[in-house]
Amino acid sequence: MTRRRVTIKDIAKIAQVTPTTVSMVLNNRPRVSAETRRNILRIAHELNYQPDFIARSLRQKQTRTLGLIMKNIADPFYPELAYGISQTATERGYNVILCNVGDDQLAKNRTINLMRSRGVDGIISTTVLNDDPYLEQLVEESFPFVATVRVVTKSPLAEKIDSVSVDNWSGGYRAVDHLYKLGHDRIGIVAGSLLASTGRDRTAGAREALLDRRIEIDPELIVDCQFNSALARQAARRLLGMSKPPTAIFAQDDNMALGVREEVLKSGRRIPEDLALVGFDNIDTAGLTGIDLTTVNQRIYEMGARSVTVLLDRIEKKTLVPVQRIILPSELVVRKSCGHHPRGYSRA
Amino acid sequence: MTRRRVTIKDIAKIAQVTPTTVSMVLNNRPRVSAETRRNILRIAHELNYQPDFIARSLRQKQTRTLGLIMKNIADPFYPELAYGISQTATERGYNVILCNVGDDQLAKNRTINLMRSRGVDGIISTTVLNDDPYLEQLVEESFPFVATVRVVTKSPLAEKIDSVSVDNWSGGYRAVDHLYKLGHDRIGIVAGSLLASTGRDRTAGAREALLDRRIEIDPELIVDCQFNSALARQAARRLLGMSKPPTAIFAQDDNMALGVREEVLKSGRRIPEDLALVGFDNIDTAGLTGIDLTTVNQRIYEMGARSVTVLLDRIEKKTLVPVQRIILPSELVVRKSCGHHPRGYSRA
DNA sequence: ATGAAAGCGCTAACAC
DNA sequence: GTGTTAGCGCTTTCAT
Repeated sequence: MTRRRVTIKDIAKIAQVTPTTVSMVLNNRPRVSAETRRNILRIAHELNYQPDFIARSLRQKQTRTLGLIMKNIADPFYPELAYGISQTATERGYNVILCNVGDDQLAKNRTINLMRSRGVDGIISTTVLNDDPYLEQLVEESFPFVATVRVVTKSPLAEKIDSVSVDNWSGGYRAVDHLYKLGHDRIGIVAGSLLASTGRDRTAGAREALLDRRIEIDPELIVDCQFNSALARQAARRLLGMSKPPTAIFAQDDNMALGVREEVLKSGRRIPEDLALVGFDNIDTAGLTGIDLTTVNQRIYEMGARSVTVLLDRIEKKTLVPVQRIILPSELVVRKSCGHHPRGYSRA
Repeated sequence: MTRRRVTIKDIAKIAQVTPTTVSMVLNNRPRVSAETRRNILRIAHELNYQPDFIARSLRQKQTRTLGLIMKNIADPFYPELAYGISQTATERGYNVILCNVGDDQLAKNRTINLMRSRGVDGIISTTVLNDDPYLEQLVEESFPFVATVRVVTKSPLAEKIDSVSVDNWSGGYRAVDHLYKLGHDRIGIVAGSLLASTGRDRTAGAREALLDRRIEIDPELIVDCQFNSALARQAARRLLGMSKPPTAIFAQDDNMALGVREEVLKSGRRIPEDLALVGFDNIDTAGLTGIDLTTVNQRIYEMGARSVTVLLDRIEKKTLVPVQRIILPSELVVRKSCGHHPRGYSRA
């Protein structure tokens, strides 16, 4: 019934050679006679031999497996990222172990350890925070690790950790500047967590835009709420309930923007006539007719793909390659959720 | 620099015992004196010992890893499923290797083999087709495997393969019956692949509803197009261009429905006034204001979670447990995309 | 061009 | 209670 799988020993016996020779053939090593090689290959094929990666891994100290740590694959930003990562890894002969850790800091630490116990060759994480305790050790051991989406911004660690992210600062700037040019002076910001580099940078960019335009920054208008739709809706309710509510809102990701949108519509306001809305990410839903969300585009698949190539550079070339900190461009995608001025922008 | 990781040998040496004893302690085996135990635990902790899963796996012939094969994690139906699977697996102490295989039959076969080579304890696949060549062997070797979403329907294999799916037939029936009751007689069906059990069952249910209502089935109105948004849009164009176009369309998943929706709106028609639309899945986007897609709900997270428990039953109890073929209920979620009759349904 | 021997880190069967 | 021995399947010197 549960017949033992065929091993190189079995092949060796039949081919009348040693396991060593079989191993060499199966690994395309030279210095084996063409005939022996052909013979062994034939037998392996006949027996439907499948190599045992576990045994090989134990010996070689590498598993051709990558760990992927993310907040929540069900959050609409991440599937495309995971797809880019998974596809690129597959192309390069690696597999991916997926773990969701939510916002649980302990789970994050545990997962890092677990993955290392499992011998992953490297880790990609989208949940890095500046003060994450495991980072120091990872760097010290020069364990292959890339921070993507969220990155480390604090020296001296920042300079030592490979990363791939988008230009969040410019994205935030563009989003708010767009609103300004359309005539808005009271702009609400539904901000992602300030603990995350994404939230910090998008907010910083947004503030700078305000500053450049000499618009006073009303702290009441900036509400921190993690990258979370439910909290975003709560924030929207608060903003809409103000005595002098904003005429425009920048929500720092599309998922939050969609939550804000629901609250705005529920309050009887129209978008964009009564309130302009900008998001961030450009997930597919943003482009649907009737949603038409103006947003900041990220090349999500590419971010995933690049994360893998950066990680594999590190894994395969080790310390020979300098730290890579890739920042992909962000760009504003104008749809209808902010309205538009008949003669283009109302302000230059 | 690249300091060797600490092993049970290191601990054994310091504790003046053998690796065996250390192993027993670390695995909470009895028959070790309390003192030795405490001592070993202390040392392990001090050295920050991390077990090597690879070595353990080689020995025990189990990896506590599950393989997950899906079409495409970026397709909006799958993230929630993957989430349910990943979370449940984690809770039970398993990790998940994720692979996307698209519609590439060869990739599917290769992935199965690869995962088995990697020693996964079991596999969950959402891409099973009746004639998949690997199924026979999996069953014969009683390798733990569960088909989810799409299942095997052909005897005698069907009875031998664990599966978790939704009641697609009833879902299809309900979708079309709903349209009938609202007064529609010409109902277009944008069908998922007939190779997949989902597509077959949803179509069969839909046809039965038509039959029950004595509505003639116009084959022109049923167009097969895989579960794919681009093809769905193409199908929609075809249906809308007919000399006698349908007044309602049942698209067999929400992603397709959203594609159809775009085409319908682009053609200048309104939903639901000019054309009623029903989807399937109830992904988050379907519920957004302005989309308001009437659809058939699936408990996606639960489907993922159940897939794992079924698989683990098989892995941990082997042949002692009978084949489980779980079918979760589907239910119609009525929103606005089909309109409604002022006095409820116009037909009973 | 092939083989012998050792060992990756861990666990399991069996002694004592 | 603890140790001895063996071995999972593979790769890697080092011989020959």
